[in-house]
Amino acid sequence: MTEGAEERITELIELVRYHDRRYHGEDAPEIPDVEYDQFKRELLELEAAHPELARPDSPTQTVGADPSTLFEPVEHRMPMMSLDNAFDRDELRAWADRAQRRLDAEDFGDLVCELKFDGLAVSLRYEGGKLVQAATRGNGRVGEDITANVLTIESVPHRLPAGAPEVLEVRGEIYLPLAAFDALNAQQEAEGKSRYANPRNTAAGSLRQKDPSITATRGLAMWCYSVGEVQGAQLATHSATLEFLESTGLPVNPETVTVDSLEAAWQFIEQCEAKRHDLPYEIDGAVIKIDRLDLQQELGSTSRAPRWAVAYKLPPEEQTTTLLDIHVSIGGKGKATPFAVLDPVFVGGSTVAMATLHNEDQVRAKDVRPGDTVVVRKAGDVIPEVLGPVLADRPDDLVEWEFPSVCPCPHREPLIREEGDAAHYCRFPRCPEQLRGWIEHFAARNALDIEHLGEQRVRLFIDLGLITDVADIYTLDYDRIREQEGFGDLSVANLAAAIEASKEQTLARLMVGLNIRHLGDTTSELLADAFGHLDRIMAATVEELAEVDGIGPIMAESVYEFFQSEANREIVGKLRTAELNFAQEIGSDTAAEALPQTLEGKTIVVTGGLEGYSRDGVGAAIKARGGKSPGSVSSKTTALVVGENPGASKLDKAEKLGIPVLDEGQFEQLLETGVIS
DNA sequence: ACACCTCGAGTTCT
DNA sequence: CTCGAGGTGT
Repeated sequence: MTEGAEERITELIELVRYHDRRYHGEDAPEIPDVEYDQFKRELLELEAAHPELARPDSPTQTVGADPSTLFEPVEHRMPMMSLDNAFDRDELRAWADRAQRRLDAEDFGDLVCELKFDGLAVSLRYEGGKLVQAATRGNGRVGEDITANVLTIESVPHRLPAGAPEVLEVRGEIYLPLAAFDALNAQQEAEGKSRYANPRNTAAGSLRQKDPSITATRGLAMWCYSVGEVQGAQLATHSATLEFLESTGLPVNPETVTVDSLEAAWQFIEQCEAKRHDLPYEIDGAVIKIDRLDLQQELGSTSRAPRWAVAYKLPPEEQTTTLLDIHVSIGGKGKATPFAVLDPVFVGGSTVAMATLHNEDQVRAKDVRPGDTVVVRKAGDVIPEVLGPVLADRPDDLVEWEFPSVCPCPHREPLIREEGDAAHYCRFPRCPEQLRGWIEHFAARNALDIEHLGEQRVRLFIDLGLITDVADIYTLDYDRIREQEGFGDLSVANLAAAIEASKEQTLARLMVGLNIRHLGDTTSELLADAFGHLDRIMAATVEELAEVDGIGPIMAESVYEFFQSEANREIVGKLRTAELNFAQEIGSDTAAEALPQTLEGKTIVVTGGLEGYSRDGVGAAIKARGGKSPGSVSSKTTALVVGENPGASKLDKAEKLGIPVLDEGQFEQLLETGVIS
C-alpha cells in the first residue's frame, strides 16, 4: 500500500512540476486548471495520509507559489441573473409588450440603454467602504473568489469615499480594452510567443491567473452596471443607481443613456451597431432596462432572468474571404465530407481557415466554387459556416466544383455515393484514413475513454506500424514508443495506465468503440442492456436484434453484418484475449431500480452546464429515475433545464412550445419529487 | 405514406 | 451547430 503511494507521489510531484513550468514559463498550459488542481489535491491528500513519505522538495511545500491553487467558491447573496435575448426589432417589441401586459395599466416609463460588454461578469462586495470580496458570476448562484486578482485592476477602487453605504455589492463586467489587448500581443510577438486570439478570452485567462502579479500586467478594466445587496442607501431608479455608483468613484460607462420610448431605445441599438468598431473595447450588443425600481420589483424575474431587462444581441459578424479550395476528409466510418479551405480570416473572435460543407448537395446548393469570394460567419458563436459566394466578384472562368472520385488517402480507392444517400463513402477496408478515424473513435470519451491517446499519437502509431487495427492498442510496443521524441517514462506510463483502465469499460462503450454503422451511444446501450454480453449480441439473428425497442431492421442488419466479417471477428478475438470486459455490468440496473422512479414517462432536456453534474451525469441522473433525456426539445419534452451558457436554440424552441423552463434548483426538486414547481 | 422524434457524424479553435 | 437518416406512431 505504502509502496504504491510512494510511487504515485513521485509521479504526481513530476506532473505538478511539469505543469507548473508550462503554466508559468510559457503561459501555454496543456491541461485545464481543474485537472492541475486535481493532481495537486491528490498529492496533498497522499502526503497527509503518509506523512513519512512527504518530501521537502514537493511542490506542495514550496512557499510563495500560492498554496490556494483553487479559487474558493463564493455564494452570491443575491443571485447574478442572466438576461433574455432579443435578436431583432420584433423580439424587442415582444419583450416590451410582455412587460407592459404584466404591469397594471400605466406605461413602463423611462428605459435605460446600456452597451453590452464582451467580458466577464463579476460581483464586488464593499463593506464599510472597503472592497472585501470579488467573485465571478459562476452559475449565478455560486461563483469563484477572485479578490486578489481584481485588486490589481486599476479602475476598481479598493476603498470608497466616506459616506459610502455600509454594504454595497456592485455588479459589472471586467474586460480587456483593445489597446491593452494590442499591446499585450505586440509584447507576445516581440518575445516570439503566440498571439492571443481575442480580448474576451484573454481577459478570462488573465483573471484566472494564480499569480495576481501577472494579472496586474494585463491592463484589465471594468464597467459597473448594477447592484446586488445594498445596505444604507435609498434608490428609486436604475439611472439614479448608476449616477450613485459613479459619484462613489466606480467606473460607469459614459455611453449609457436614459430614453422615454421604445422607439428611442431602438435608435440607441442602431447607433451601437454603427459605432461598434469605433469603441475602444468590444461589445456584443446592448441592454435595455426599465428604469423605475418599483416597476422592476413588480415585474420580478423568471427562474433565470429578470422580466424588466432584455439583451439585444448584435448579429454575428460576417467576413468575406477567398475559398482557396474544397478538400474532402474521411471519417472513421468512411464518410467523405467536403470542407472549405479558406484564406484565413479573423471572424467572430478567432481565425477561421476551414469550414465544413457537409456534402455534395450542400456545395451545389450554396453554389460555392474554388476561387470564389465567400461570406463566412460563426454559427452559434462557435462553428464556422460558409454562407455563400459573392457572385459579383466571381471570375468569369470559374468552373463548378466536382466531388472527387477517389479517396484522398494514398490508395486512391473510389468514393461512392449510393442511390438515396447524401454522402459519399470510401469502402476500402484497409483505408488508413478510416483506420485513424476508428482508433480515435475507439479512444473517445463516449467510447473506451482512453486518455493520452489523441489524434497526433494515433497518427504516429499508425505511421510506425504499431497499430493496424483497434485491438493493437492493447499490445502496443512501449519500448518502441519510448524511443520516440516527446515520450518520457512518465507519459508512456500514463498512456499504458489509461489503456489498462479502458479494459473495464462497460459493454455499451465497447460497442460504441466497435464503430458499427448506425450505432452510437444510445443504441449501443439499448443492445448492451438487452443482451447483456457481447457473445449474445454476436450470436443474435437480425430478427432478434430488431426486437429490441429502438432498433429497427437497418440497424439490426448493420450489427449482424459487422459480426459476419472475418476481420471484425478477429478483432473481437484479440479484444477477448486482451481481457476486455464483454459483459454489461449488472448492478447499474439494480442501483437504478433502488432510486424512486420520480421521472417515469417524463422527458427532461438539459442545456448548458449544471453546478452539481457533469454533462453525462445529468442524463444518467434523469435516466436513473426513469426519465428520458434526449438532446433536443420537442413537443414531447416535459421540461427544459437551463444551466450555465445555455444553447439559444433549445431555449427558443421551449419558449415557442410553452415548455416549462427550470433552473438547477427546480431541477433538483424535480429529481426528488417528480413535480415541477 | 407521412410526420415527427431522436440519434449519430463530422466539425472549429482555444 | 447543422445536416441526414433511422425508428415509431398515426
